[in-house]
Amino acid sequence: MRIATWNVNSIRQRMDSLQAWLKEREPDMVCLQEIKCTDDAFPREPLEALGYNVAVHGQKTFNGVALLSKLPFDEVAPGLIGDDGDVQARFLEALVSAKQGVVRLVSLYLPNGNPAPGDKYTYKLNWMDRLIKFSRDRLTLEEPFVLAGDFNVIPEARDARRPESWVTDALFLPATREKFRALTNLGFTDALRAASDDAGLYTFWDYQAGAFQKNDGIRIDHLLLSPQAADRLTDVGIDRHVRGWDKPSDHVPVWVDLEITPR
DNA sequence: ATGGCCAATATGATTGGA
Repeated sequence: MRIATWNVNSIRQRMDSLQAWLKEREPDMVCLQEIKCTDDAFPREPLEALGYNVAVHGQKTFNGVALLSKLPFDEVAPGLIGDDGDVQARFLEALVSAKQGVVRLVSLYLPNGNPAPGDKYTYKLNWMDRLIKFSRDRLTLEEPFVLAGDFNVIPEARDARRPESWVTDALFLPATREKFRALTNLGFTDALRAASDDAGLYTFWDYQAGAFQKNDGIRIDHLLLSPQAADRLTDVGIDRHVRGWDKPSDHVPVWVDLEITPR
């Protein structure tokens, strides 16, 4: 089973690229972020025509997450626990049944948090605390569970081409990285780091200043695997070439192969 | 030279992104 995550930066602007990439990579499940549209405006039909079930948690203008799955959804649940007043669409959980049993998947868009300090950074740190609580609960289920998305966290200096330029940024501040470690220390495996310790592996390049051409990037899109998912990990990749396509998102897809038979 | 972009919005200046 192949599971991918991609911050598309507007689903409606990215449909040509998304369809081309789906045909090329053939993922079984896809986590999408920053769809930037309401549920009603999400272009379901062309994706269903490619064999995907579609679940959407959107909002007008900003944010918005979605899930695509070749397997039918047994359950879908929008929203992260811990703050009933949070109206930002950043979290969508789903359960599917594969041949070996259930697979739990989350598509998340963790808040950017800039400028820091400030209200937005406080929201980010609180959101991370809520994510830790959610994850601690779900990990007790001992299922193959994948927490995937745009975490807006640069975990370590080797995850940025120019770490010195990020030291006061909400994506790389010590408190941000500390909370990310608290999350992974619950027992998750960072799929990309299970396969490679190399520097220079990035998932985002700014649109400005020729960042992609200079490989001036950061690694902020992650797939975190529960122990039961990590046991089945066979391959992981970053589809860097997609950043060179026409009208690219500033993020590229990241994917894992798990030794789980879809059906 | 230390800059250069992109998306959405009752849409053409502002906000947010990272």
